[in-house]
Amino acid sequence: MSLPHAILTALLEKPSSGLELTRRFDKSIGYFWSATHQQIYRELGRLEAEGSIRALASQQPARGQKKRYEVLPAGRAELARWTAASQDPKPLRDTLLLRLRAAAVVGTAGIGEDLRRHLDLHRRQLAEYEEIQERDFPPGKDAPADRLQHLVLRAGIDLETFWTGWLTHALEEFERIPAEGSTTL
Amino acid sequence: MSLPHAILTALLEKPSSGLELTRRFDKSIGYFWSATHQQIYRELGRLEAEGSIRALASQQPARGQKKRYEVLPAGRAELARWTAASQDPKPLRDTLLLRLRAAAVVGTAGIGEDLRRHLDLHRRQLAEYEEIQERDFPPGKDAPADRLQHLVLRAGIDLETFWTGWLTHALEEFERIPAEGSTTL
DNA sequence: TATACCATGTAACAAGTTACATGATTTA
DNA sequence: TAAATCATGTAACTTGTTACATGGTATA
Repeated sequence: MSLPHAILTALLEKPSSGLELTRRFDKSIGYFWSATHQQIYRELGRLEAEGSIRALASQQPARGQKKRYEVLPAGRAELARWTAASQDPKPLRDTLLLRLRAAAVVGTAGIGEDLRRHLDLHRRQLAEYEEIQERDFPPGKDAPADRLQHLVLRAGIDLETFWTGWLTHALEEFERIPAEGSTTL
Repeated sequence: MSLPHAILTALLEKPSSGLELTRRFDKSIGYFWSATHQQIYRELGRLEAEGSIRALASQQPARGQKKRYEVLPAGRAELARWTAASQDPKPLRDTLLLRLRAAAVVGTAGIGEDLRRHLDLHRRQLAEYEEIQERDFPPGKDAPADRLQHLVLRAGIDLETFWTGWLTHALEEFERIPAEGSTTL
């Protein structure tokens, strides 16, 4: 039950059409809550039906016509309620770790390469975050309103730092391990 | 498409019944791939139907009777194929970060408490992992077969270390921020 | 006037969640 | 023998994914 709230947040930051939201879910909010355009349109329909948002009255709702939405008071209230409510952290779900565990049984063939590929991807993501930090949060002048945004960005940076560190360590280990053969226990 | 492979891995490590698997998915494998008993029974049914696993012939398949499964060659082959195949890392999805972003718009009421609660939970998880490390991987004598298991555990430790660090930092920030009021932009 | 792209959708499916049902075994 | 618990399931629902459809607008 997070996608509607992600959309409400995005729309409060800036009223948008479905496609504009889709674009924003490819970066920005999408860095920690991604969604496809199909999900977004389905959810926009629901939110409009329940009275949380409405289409701005400018354009008529024809197919292929841009429709821009804004948040109604009910939507804002629901978002505030959800934000304040306590939630448990979701348990980790990571395929790469699962594959390593499987590799201990069926052999490590192919995984080393993929570790290197992941390391590269995480390095790129880290670089992207650091660029954003330099651009949007130059040292010394954090406006208090930006503190929360910066905090979120730092989570991203720290997380990618963890991954690059761990993957580097993992690759070192791999060079020391008996290697590719099927360690069929 | 990871649950079947998680189950195959668990069954290769040790043939088990549905409930035994459910227990193991609450710890061990469950630390990075959790599943409920409903998911597990459904998946066991599929895996058996497609010939990847079979019930050990000891007990007859009555309801409420323990049924223990083992992996067939087809299942092992499929697991090896999946393990070797390259996969993209899944984009991050985190509710807490989303809530912080929402809080920048609708106010930070209630979030501070939950940050503290999460910090506590992550500290406990970290302590649990470190206990396992001391027990199962005492320094100095890593058998090469255990290296992969240890690597996975270390990912868990590093990840929880990241969370506790970031949450501590976040709480410090929160004490400096204008506080609970609705920063309604 | 084709062709590409913009914008909004539909449909079918897969995976995960929540609530409940039922038979067998232990134990009070 | 009643209650609790073990063990295996069913059903309904929500969320996320993949593939495709359709109308409008720009441009070669």
